[in-house]
Amino acid sequence: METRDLLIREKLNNVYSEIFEKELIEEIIKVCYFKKIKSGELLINIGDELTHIPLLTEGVVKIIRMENDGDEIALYYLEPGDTCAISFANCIKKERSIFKGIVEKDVEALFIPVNNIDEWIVKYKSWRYYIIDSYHFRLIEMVESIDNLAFLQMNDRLMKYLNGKVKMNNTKDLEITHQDIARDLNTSRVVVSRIIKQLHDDNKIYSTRNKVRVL
DNA sequence: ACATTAAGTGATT
DNA sequence: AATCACTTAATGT
Repeated sequence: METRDLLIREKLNNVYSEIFEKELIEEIIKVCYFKKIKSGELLINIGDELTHIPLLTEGVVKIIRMENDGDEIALYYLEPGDTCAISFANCIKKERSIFKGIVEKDVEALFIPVNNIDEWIVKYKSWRYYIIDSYHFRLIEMVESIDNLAFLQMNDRLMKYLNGKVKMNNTKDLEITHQDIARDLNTSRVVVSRIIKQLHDDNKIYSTRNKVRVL
């Protein structure tokens, strides 16, 4: 059990030592469980009941909103230091998730049981602020998404999407298909292909099968 | 060599 | 910007 504590303590200190007070960190170590999740796996699906909340220490999760008939759109991404803020309300009110979360880059996370989430909001200032900040940040990202959706043309949306990927992956070489992009932006593959070709010709990107390099 | 999957294209709405 | 109906190119087995 010692090694478990050490591992979790290290993971926490890497990302959360500045955010949480000491006593809270100790409590987290006591109640959380640590889990790795591989890229491509589902972290949470629409309709799932939430029993735990993940604090990411590694990797990226893509949060998607989905319509029944398969229509979907990528809303935002969770990175180390982030948590799925929206799930707090669900958690506390024992409702089901309205989003889908897919692991984009291998994830390591500490899972906190629902009960503690509630309790700590009263008990720890740092936790309270963390939750509020999370909400705030997600709201901003959501508004950004809406802005993009409402005001930008497809080619600008696509370019923003690619730039976002570059930032997250720390590389300008992306491994992605036109179909994948189309799915995230909720458009058709043909439209993406045409825009990609145009961006390629304008020397904004360099693209080959399964690959896009942002220039 | 053949099948599968990704990407390109013209015409139409 | 979306959809259809192809064609062409890249790839896996």
